[in-house]
Amino acid sequence: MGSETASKNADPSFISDAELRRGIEAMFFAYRGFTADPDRILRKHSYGRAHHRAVHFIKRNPGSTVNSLLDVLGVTKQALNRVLRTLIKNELVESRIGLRDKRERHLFLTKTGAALERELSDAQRQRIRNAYQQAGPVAVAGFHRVLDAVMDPQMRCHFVALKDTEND
Amino acid sequence: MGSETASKNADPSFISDAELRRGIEAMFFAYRGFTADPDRILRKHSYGRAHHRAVHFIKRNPGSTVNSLLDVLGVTKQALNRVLRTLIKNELVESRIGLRDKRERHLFLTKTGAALERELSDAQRQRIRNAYQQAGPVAVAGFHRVLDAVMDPQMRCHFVALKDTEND
DNA sequence: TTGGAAAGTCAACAACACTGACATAAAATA
DNA sequence: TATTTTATGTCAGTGTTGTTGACTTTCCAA
Repeated sequence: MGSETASKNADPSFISDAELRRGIEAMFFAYRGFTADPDRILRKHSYGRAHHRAVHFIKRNPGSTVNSLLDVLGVTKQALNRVLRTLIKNELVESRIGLRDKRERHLFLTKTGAALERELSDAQRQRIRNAYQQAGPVAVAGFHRVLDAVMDPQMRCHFVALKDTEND
Repeated sequence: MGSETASKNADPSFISDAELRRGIEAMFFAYRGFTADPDRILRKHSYGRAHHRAVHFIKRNPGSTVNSLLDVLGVTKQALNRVLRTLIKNELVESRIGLRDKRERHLFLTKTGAALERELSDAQRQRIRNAYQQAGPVAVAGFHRVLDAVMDPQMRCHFVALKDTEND
């Protein structure tokens, strides 16, 4: 790549705009692929991405309150409520009044809800699994390092709250 | 940490569901960060993400036709047309009738359009630049390997068609 | 000349986000 | 106890972005 000038190459931390643009477009196209399989499944069931996200995080953290879900998803309560109302009405999600604090509603997946979540995450995991296998473990580590740095710090706290009991 | 069984660890290509879920959530949170800065700028100008995408790809490929933009963006012509109409009306984009084929419209950014594009991409590049510097070049290479594998093949052709010679 | 591709337009609709206002119940606190 | 705050839910209105379907105009090419 002889397109870089000597002065630019002199700085080892220099990152060209072209490289950054490549990264930006990679994110754009990859995110489309990332959501493509779940989107297809959701259409079958007449749900949308918002339902997927709700179901995903309820599965990850069963019994979480509406407020904590709100924090993770980063939407307004009205937006989340519309989605939750449908999921509860269709008996995919169960809302239990808190024992300690009766204002809180604790959210759980029903059997049906868990089945949909599995269908969605199976498809999405399959794509990521293939990508990880193609790219290899070193690339996966790098992938995580970059995505971690791209996140907003507040999002990162939700993210690192993940169970790390797995080994990389 | 010890959560994997001996049989699982025996297969070097094994990837745990927990690790895949980590990747899925990393994509979700990172994409939110990725779009956060442009979204803020777009709000100031009363535009949306769709305008950003149109302006981005017109900047990347000046003179591209509506159809080629349609391919890259993966939306319907009606959805793109609504956005383009606004951009043309507000004189951010110029639509020139094709010389060879007069049905085609070739799209260019005006001075104002280029200014908005620069404002948007400067912000987005800054975030990616920071992330790249934090993560380091090896991580960046891995990041690209994984994103490449996550994309749909059709998207990948748009992506690899990038000019790597440019540096501004 | 006729078929079909490229582009644009109109209408209707849906998903998903937002704001603002308001209601209810329960916890926390003054 | 009285008041405030918190958690949740709901209603109404609005905006962006996407979709289908139907239709027109323009114009290249067989």
